[in-house]
Amino acid sequence: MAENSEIKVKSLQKALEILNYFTEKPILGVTEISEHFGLYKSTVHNILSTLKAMEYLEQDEASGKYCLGMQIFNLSKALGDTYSITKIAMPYMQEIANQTGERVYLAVPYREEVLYLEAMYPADSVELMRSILGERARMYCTGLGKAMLANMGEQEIQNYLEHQELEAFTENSITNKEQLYQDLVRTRQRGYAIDDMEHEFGIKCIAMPVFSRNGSLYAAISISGLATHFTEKNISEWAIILKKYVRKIESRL
Amino acid sequence: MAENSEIKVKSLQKALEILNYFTEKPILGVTEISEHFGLYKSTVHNILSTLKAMEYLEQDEASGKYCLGMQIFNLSKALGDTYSITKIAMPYMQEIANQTGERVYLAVPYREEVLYLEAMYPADSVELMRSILGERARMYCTGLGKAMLANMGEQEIQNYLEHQELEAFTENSITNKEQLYQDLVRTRQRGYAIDDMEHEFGIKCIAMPVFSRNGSLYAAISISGLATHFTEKNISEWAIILKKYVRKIESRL
DNA sequence: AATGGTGTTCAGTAAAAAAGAACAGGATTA
DNA sequence: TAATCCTGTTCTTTTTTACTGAACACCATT
Repeated sequence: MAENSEIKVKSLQKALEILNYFTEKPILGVTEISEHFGLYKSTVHNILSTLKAMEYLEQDEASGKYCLGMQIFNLSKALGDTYSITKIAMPYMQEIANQTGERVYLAVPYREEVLYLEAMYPADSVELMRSILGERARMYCTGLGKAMLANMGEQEIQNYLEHQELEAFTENSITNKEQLYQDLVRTRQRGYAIDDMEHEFGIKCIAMPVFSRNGSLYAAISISGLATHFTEKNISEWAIILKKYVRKIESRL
Repeated sequence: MAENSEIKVKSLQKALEILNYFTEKPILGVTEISEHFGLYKSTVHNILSTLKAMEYLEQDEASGKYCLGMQIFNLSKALGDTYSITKIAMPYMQEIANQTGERVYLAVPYREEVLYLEAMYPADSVELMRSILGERARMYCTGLGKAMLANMGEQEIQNYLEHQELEAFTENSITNKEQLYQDLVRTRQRGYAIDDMEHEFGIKCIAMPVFSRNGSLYAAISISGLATHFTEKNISEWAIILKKYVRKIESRL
């Protein structure tokens, strides 16, 4: 099968670019959009009208401005069902967060990157919880990524090492391929990955792979927090907690 | 401002209808889509290519089939930020679910309907959790809806009663407008709404409104479960639990 | 080696989207 | 109270482009 992804329907491209603009500004008007894209107001109006009729956008009756509509919900729901692990894992993640007092993250491997699905904070946390769904990170410098990488096939690992540039995010980032490989070997033996401030200075993390029924790598879950919280004692305790809930999640996949 | 929502860009309509079809079937091919819509394969191919280039779809390299892409994540994230209450409420909802052993729902009023945002089950629940985001229900026959309705302006309530047809979902559904109004008065006095198998037979529910900082109705949260679990004692206990966590949520909105 | 199934390509032609100005209505200002 | 300046919307002509329809390339099964 050929892998071609050209733009062949220009009016569609235009409409989607306009739709994408709503991810930056939630409320937009015809004039603002036409100025931003250098399009005629009538053109923009036609596109917005159609998007509205298809319920991809809604229009405020008073101001005439547009915002994202309900059909986006339906699409995201359909996409979310692909990652049903989120729904299964959430209550367990909350438990882990409560028991450890740290943040808990869920992510899946996606095109050699870490794709975050969900984050859970301790119940008493006063932090603002903004959605992490869709965020991405490198594999080699995050606990989640290393937990995934370590449990992929040897061929995939070699492939990754070959063409992944190991850029330093902090002074602790692993930038040497042999060193990274050794870390992955240890990660696999240990059963969980350790991110020792490799992605963000002052933040440590332990991460465990989640396997699907057939034994293949499916996701990873991490406990992440201030480096000072990561004592020897805590790490070993948390690893046990993590293992316990990962098992529960795996049994329901 | 005029309220017009005609289809004016037909190629866009076609593309969005195709995109919507992915909410029914997560994986689709050119042939299947062209047969379903009665379009030429080349037409479908052009649209799919463009959607793929814009990352609204992804293509499996092996099979050539298409599925929803990452850009949907970004859109849903932008839409989700509009309803940030979900993120705030989730850990509390989990707590309520754990403490009561019942399911907990979060919804907002949307165009005189109940728009579900999130559901939480007890941590030990073995039920499959499928996403409820985007589901809708009538206001007059659900606990959530009655909790909302009771706390809207008198004018809005009268308006609702005037043109909402009270269709019976179960034999307990309220189909009389005067009766519904009295129920709303009692709901407001009581501080929470009771759904006595009015939407689904055998399922009861108590629901409490969530107010925003300025005192206006913002959402509602409900505890829902088998009718047999809803003893006098449980209801009064659960109402206290609900109130406690609704207060916490309101303080963080 | 032949068949039936994909997804993809490419021509001409028919259809529709864009240009560009004019319109309608509300809000602000004189 | 009237003029101005914003909106979003409408309309017709022209130009663009998306659709038709068949042929192609590829893979898997027969």
